[in-house]
Amino acid sequence: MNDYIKPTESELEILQLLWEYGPATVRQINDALNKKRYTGYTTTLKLLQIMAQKGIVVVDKRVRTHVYKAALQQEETQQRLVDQFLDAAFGGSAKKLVMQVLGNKKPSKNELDEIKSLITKLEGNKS
Amino acid sequence: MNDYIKPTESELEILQLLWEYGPATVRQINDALNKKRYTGYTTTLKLLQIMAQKGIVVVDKRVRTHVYKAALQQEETQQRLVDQFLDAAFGGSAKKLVMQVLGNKKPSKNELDEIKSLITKLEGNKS
DNA sequence: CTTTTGCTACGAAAATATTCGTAGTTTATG
DNA sequence: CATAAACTACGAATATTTTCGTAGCAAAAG
Repeated sequence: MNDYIKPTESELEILQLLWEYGPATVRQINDALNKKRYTGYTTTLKLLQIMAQKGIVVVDKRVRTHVYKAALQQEETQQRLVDQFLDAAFGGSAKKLVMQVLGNKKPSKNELDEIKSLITKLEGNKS
Repeated sequence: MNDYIKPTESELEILQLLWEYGPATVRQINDALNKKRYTGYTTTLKLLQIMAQKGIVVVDKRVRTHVYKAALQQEETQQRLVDQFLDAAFGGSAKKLVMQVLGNKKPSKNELDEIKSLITKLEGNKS
């Protein structure tokens, strides 16, 4: 029923910036992108225009220097992406993914504790 | 230095089948793919040929009906994919990814326990 | 032996995603 | 006012990925 929008990699890169820093102009986004690797200004502009058309971002045109902001919810979008990724790379096994990430990314003790207490809470609804 | 091979989505789909079921012929792979959605036989064949060229699979041509097998290690490949995905979708935060997955995929109690004990073990090396 | 079936090779079309140049405006600068 | 700087719009070139048709063999069936 719901036909989901799947951002491409480049689109996701921009989306993350918007989630993290809030609404921004093309210039700001392009500058941020350029910290990683060069991207032409008009390339970024075009991408944003396409994203606006797809409904991934909304654009405020009241001022000449347009301001773009994310139109997709961060959590919800990440959830969908994880689901897809889980299928694509781990055959759907959440456990494998989690253990792989924990084993290799070595989160801090605090983070591990947070995760552990989430698990305990989840188990509460099961025993 | 190491220039990694990044399988495309379709390639990954095939790779997973090979990891799960071991070496297989084009016919077998194509049949498996078709359980999800239709894919032409020659499409699958071509994909495998490309994958072989990229070094993602190796092909045994000694018999007329060629047999393909994964050339990439599952764990190692998944590790790289997770790293990339983490950056692309979660700004690199392993904790967020893990909590998101646990919260929404609801692993079984057994799985949760396994994860918890992994965490405990990891914390052992930190306190 | 002849026909049918199944398989590989491979070019190329189609679909998708990314990049960029150019034109036309508006705004700032001197 | 004239020129330069900063933007947007947008077509179109590139690059990448996916799909498929056709040709040519080999082997199985009749």
